[in-house]
Amino acid sequence: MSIPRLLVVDDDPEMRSMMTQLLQQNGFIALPASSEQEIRAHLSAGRIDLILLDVMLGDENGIDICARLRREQDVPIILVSALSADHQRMAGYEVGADDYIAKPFNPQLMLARVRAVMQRARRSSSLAYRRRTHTFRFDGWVFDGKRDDLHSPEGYLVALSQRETALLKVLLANPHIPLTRDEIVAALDVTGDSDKSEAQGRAIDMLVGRLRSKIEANPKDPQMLRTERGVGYIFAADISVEE
Amino acid sequence: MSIPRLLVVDDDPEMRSMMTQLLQQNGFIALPASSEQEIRAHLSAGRIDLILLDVMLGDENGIDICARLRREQDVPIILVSALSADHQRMAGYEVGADDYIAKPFNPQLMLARVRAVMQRARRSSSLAYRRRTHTFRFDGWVFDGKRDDLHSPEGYLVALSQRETALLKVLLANPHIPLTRDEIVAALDVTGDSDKSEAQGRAIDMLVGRLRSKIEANPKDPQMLRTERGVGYIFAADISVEE
DNA sequence: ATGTCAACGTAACACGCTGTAACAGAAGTG
DNA sequence: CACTTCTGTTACAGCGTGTTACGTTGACAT
Repeated sequence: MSIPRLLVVDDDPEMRSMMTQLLQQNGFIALPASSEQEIRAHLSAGRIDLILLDVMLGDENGIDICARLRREQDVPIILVSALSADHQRMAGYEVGADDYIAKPFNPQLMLARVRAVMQRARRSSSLAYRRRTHTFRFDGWVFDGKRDDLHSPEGYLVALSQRETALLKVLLANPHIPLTRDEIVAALDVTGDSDKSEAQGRAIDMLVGRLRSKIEANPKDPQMLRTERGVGYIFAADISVEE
Repeated sequence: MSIPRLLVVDDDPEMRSMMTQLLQQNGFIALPASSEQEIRAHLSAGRIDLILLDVMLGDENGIDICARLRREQDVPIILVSALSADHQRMAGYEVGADDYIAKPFNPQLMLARVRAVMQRARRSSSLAYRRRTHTFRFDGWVFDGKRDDLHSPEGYLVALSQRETALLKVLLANPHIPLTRDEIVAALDVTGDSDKSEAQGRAIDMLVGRLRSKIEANPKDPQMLRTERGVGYIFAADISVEE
């Protein structure tokens, strides 16, 4: 892993240089900035591992900037502010900040919190965010998310119905996570009408059974699409994703 | 996405129930625990999304527990403590905690910080959620944690029910440690309803009996799954773990 | 030893959950 | 329209799991 590159955003030059110096002395690369425009320039120019963002930036507002950035990017953000009241902190967390540090702060503690957030981000980002149109492989099967069929380990092409395909996508997007019938219904329901979740009956069970009969070597003893008695279903195969 | 499952670890029953209630009322599943042993039982039995860990736990120490857990697992951990001095906070971050909340805390702010840590962790894919599925060997038996069966010393394949598998995992995670029925119930409990521990009756005894009948050469005189009269059960076989 | 009593093992039972065959609409296709 | 395919419903059988009841075991006091 290369040296972490941090963005220090503060409109007070003295504070800015104090923080960048502190970070540089502790093994980070610290890039100064003082406006949203500069932040965006840095983000598009090169890799940024974490942003230390002051809340009060003259005529700009760190909270709003954070909210906007979060909508577009996954970059870790730590808000820094002299506003330390609980409701102000909560506003920060609400717009997706990873931490909120009150000024004045203990430099060593700030470093520790920076490291903590980066550690968590690094562990998390090790796998790319999973989209449903990618190609999935599991247990010899190949599933191209764009098509309503999949390739068996033996090379046959197995046709799936529309609804079976949708179920498979839900399962592949939530591997190793037990899904209740309600959750599956909600995920399959494109309209958002949650009212009809009552009228589902045993439809999900049937759907699961039919998918099993197509992809399980022995549908009586399913290895991938398993039942969690009293809960729902869980996809228990190792999955790799491409593209 | 299924409901987040949190572990609330505190030795003060009042604080513990306050926190679990608060979390439950806000859409989380909160499982109470009060010792490292209980934490490990929960971790081995089911998915845990985040641990709220008190630092002062009677004779145990949350910092040490956090350090040990971090070495083995990737589960997000938030330390909670009345010790709020900077050097104490830093000790927490140093052992890999994701956040450090001082007691007393603002409930809403705590919720916000829990959400922030989980959000960051959740961008990860299944990796964080994937159960540890080691292969265990004991007394000639081979148990692949991914499957609901195990290989006998003679080479037969013995099928286990899901609940029997869960019990076996709890036992294997706590070898040579006597487990009370309550502890086993807590470890097996997936719902988070800690109230119904009363209504368990003799279910655990039956479960143990059924597992014995499958894996003990002479179920009348169990060698591995032994009874600790007046206490509970203890797994007394030598275990080796792989992978 | 012997009696007492609580803890434990387990057979028998009850109940709810799940798998699936059979059927019935619904929706497309010619 | 006839025909096929997909999808949800119903009914029933089988299985997993908790409860009860009763016999047995073990600890302890006398």
